[in-house]
Amino acid sequence: MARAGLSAEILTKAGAELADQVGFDQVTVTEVARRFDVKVASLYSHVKSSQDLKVRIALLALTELADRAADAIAGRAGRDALAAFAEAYRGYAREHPGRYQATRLRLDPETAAASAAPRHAQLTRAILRGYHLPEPDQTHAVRLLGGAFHGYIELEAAGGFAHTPVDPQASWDWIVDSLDALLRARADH
Amino acid sequence: MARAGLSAEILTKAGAELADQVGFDQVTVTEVARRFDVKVASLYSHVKSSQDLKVRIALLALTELADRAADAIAGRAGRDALAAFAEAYRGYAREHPGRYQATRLRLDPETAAASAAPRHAQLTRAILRGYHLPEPDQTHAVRLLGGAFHGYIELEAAGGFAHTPVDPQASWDWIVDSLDALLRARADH
DNA sequence: TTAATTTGCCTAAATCGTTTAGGCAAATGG
DNA sequence: CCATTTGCCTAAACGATTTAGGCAAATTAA
Repeated sequence: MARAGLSAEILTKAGAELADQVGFDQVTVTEVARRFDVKVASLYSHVKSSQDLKVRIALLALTELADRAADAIAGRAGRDALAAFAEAYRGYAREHPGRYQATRLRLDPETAAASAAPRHAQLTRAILRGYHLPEPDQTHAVRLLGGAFHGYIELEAAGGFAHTPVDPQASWDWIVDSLDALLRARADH
Repeated sequence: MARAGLSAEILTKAGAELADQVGFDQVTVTEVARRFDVKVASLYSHVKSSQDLKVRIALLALTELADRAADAIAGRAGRDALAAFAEAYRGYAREHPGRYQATRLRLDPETAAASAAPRHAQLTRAILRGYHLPEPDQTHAVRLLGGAFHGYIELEAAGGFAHTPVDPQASWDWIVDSLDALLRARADH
C-alpha cells in the first residue's frame, strides 16, 4: 500500500485551503482525509486532534498575515504606512477568507504568546512611530487600529454593507483617512 | 409521562443561557435537551434543526442588543449619545458573551433583513444626526463606528489586550473620545 | 544485502451529536 | 366523553471524532 506522504505541515496547508473554500468552521479531519484519499485515522499520527489541526491553521494564517503586513509597511511611514497596512489586512481577508477567520480562533495564552500575534501588535506600533504618540496613548491607538480594521473586515465579510449603495472601498479609504487625521491630531495636542 | 412545556421561545432562551455559559459554538441541541431532562428528538418538534436553534438565538441577541442600545441613546445627543451607545454594546458583550457571539452568526440575506440588524444601523445613524455629516460620509461613519466598536470588543474578548498593562476601560474611553473628535472634525470640513 | 527498527497508514470499534420515522399518551374542544 | 391535535417518546441511521492494535513500507545498521 503506497504512502501518501502526509505530515503536520502538509495537512495544515490543506486545511487552510479547505478553510478558504468552505469556511474555517467547516474544516474537519474527515474532509482533509478525503482530499488525500486516506483513512481518517491516518491523520491522527500527524495531528493530535481536530482542534490541534485548527490551531495549526490559525498559527499559519497569523504568520502569513504578519509577513504580508510587514512587507506592506517596509519603507513607508505615516499615512502611507497606515494605508498599506490596512490594505494588507483587507487584501488577505479577501483572498483567504477561511484563513482570516482562522486568525480569530481563541488560542490559550501560551500558544498565543508563541504565535505571530505579538508581531501584529509590534507592526502596529511601528506605524505609530510616525505619529509620535506618548504612552499610554500609543497603546490606546494600537487597540483602536486593531479593532477598527478587524471589525470593518468582519462586518463586510458578514454582508453587513450589502443593503447600502455605498462602495465599501470608498468607506475604507475614508476611514483610513479619518484615522490618519485622528492620530495626527492626537500627536499635536 | 408529564410534559416539559417546551416551545421554540423557551428553547431559544435556554440556548442563549447555555451560550453565555459555554460559548455560542458549544451550543448543541443535545445539551439543551439534557437541561430540560428530555430526549433530544423531542426538540425537533419545536426547532427545525441545530442550525435553526442557533439562528433563533442570534435573532434574540440582535433584538436584545438593539433594545439596549435604543434605551441608552434615548434623550442623549452628540458625544453623550456616542458614549452611551458604545457602553451599551460593550456592556452587553461582557454580560452576555455567548449571545454577543451569536450576533455574528452569518444569516442569509432575507433573515438578516427581517432581523433587528437594520435597527442597529438606524440607531447608529440616529447618533450621527448630532454630527451633521452629509452623505456618503454618514454611511462611511456608520461603518467606522460599527467596525471599531465590534472589533474592539472582539479583540478584548479574545484576550488580545492581556499582555499590555494598560486598562482596557481607559483605552475604550480614549477611543470614544477620539471618534467623537473625528466626527466633529468631519462635520466642519 | 539483509536484519532490525521505526514510521505510516490501515481495520475495527467506541463515543457523541444530528436527524427522521413512527407510536402512544396527554391536552384540548366540540 | 369522544375525536383530534399536540408533545414527548423509542428506535435507528448517519457522520465526525478518537483510540487501540496491526501490518507493511521506509530507514538504518550490521
